[in-house]
Amino acid sequence: MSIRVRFAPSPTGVLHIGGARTALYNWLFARGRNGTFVLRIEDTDRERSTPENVDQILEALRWLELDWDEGPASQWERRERHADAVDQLLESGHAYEDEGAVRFRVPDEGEITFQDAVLGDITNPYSAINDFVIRRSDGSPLYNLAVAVDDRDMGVTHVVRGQDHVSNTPRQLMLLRALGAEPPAYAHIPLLHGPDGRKLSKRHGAASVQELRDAGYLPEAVRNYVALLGWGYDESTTFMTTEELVERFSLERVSRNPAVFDEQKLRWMNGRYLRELEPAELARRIEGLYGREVPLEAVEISQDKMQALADFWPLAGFLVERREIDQQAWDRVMRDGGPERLRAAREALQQAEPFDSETVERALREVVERLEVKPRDVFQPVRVAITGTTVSPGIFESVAALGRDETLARIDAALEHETNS
RNA sequence: GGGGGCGUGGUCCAGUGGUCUAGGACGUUGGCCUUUCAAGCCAAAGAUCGCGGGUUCAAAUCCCGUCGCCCCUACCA
Repeated sequence: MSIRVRFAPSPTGVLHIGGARTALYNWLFARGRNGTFVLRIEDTDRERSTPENVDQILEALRWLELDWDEGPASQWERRERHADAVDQLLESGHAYEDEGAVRFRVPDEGEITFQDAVLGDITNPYSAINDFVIRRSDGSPLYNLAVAVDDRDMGVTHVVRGQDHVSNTPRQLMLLRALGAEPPAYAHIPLLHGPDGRKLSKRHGAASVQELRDAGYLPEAVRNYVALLGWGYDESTTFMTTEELVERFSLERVSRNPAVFDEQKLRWMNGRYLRELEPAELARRIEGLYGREVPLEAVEISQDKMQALADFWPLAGFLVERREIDQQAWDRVMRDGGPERLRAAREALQQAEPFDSETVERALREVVERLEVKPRDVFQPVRVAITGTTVSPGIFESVAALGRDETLARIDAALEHETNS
C-alpha cells in the first residue's frame, strides 16, 4: 500500500514555524517513500477561518517549496460526508442527540491504546474521555469527527502532526472504528516553544513563515534549520541538502521533547547558505525580496558580510542611492584632523587611475603613510562620507564600485556639511 | 481536579547498561586576521545527564517515587 500523508492546517492565522515544520516532516516523509502529500484546509470553524489565511498558508508552503500532490481540499466543503458519518453513527448507536447537538458515546470502562511512531505506545482510560460533541446544534461537524472522516476518505496512511493532538487521537480512533474504517498510523512530533518555554507565538520574534521570508532567510536554509528542530541525523551532521533530508529523514528518529526556535542559529545557517550562492543568484534573491534591481557589484562586495537578504540594503544601499550622513558616526570619525585627512584622501582618489579597487587601495594607503596615521584614520572618514555610516563592505571595493565622480561628489558634500555644522 | 506527554551545558541535536573523565552545532568569552562590521581560523568557559532512592561489578541509559514544564479535558482546531 502506498503512503499517503496530509498536512491539515486550520486557516485561523498565519502559518508559523511550527506548522511549517509539521508540513516539512510530512513532505519529507512522503517524498522519501514515494508517497502522496495531501493538503487539506481545516476550515470548519467558520468564525475564525478566512480566505486570506488560506492564501497566506498556500503562499508560505510555495515559498518553502513544499509542493503538494492533492488539494487543497476544504474540509468545510466536505460537510456532506461528515453529516453522513454522523447519521451512520447515530443509526448504529455509537452517537446520540443531546440538546440539539450529537455526542459520541465513549465506553465507561476499559482503555484504548495506539502506537505512535515517535512516542511509542500511548494508553488512555476511557474514563478520562467524556462523550464528546461531533455535531453542533446548527448541524456543522466538529474537528475530531471531520478529521476522522476526512482521513478515512482521503486514504491517509500516516498522520504526522503536533503533539498537541496526542489527546485527540483516542477520540479519532474510536470514531474511525465505529465507522468501520482502518485507522492510519500516527506520529506526533514535539511542539515548538518560545524562549520562555511557552507555545510559540507572535511575541517571540519572526515566528511566521512570511516574517522569515521578509527577513531574508532562504527557503533552503529554513528547511535545513527547521528539519533539525526536533530531529537529528547523527551526532555531527548539520548541513544537509533537501535531497539528503528526504533521503535521511525518519519518524523513528524524531525527538520527543519540545524544541525552542533559535533565530540566531537560523541566521548563522542562513549566512552559510547565502555565501555559497553564485553572486548572480544571490542578486536575484535580493531583487525578489526588495522588488527592484540591484547592481551585481554591490552584491559581490556584500556577500561575505550578509547573514540574511535583508542585510543587503543597510550594507550596500549607498551604492544605489545617496544617504544622509549619520551625525554621530560623522562626529566620531572626524575628530582630530578628520577633515584634513578626508581632503587628502579626496585628492589621492582624484588621481587614481584606473579607478578600480587596487588603485583605490594604493592611493588611500599612500595617504596613510604620508600623514603618518593609522589606516582607520583615513578609511573611516571616507567610509562615512560615501556611505553615511561606519559600517560597509570593504572600503576600497566600496569606493571603486561607487565610481570616481560620485565618490568625489559625496566627499565634497560631506566636507561642506562639516563646515556648516 | 482528571488523563496524556516530556525533562542531557543558555539553545538545538547525538548518545538507551561499560569505549561517556557525556559528543557535535548555535550562542558566549578570549585570541588571530584586520580599514569598519561581519565572515573565516584557533582556543576556552559552560552539564553532578530535573531531583531522590533502587537494581547492577558497572546507569544519562533499567525500575520506583518525586518535582517542574507542556498538551487534552470547548457545540476551537
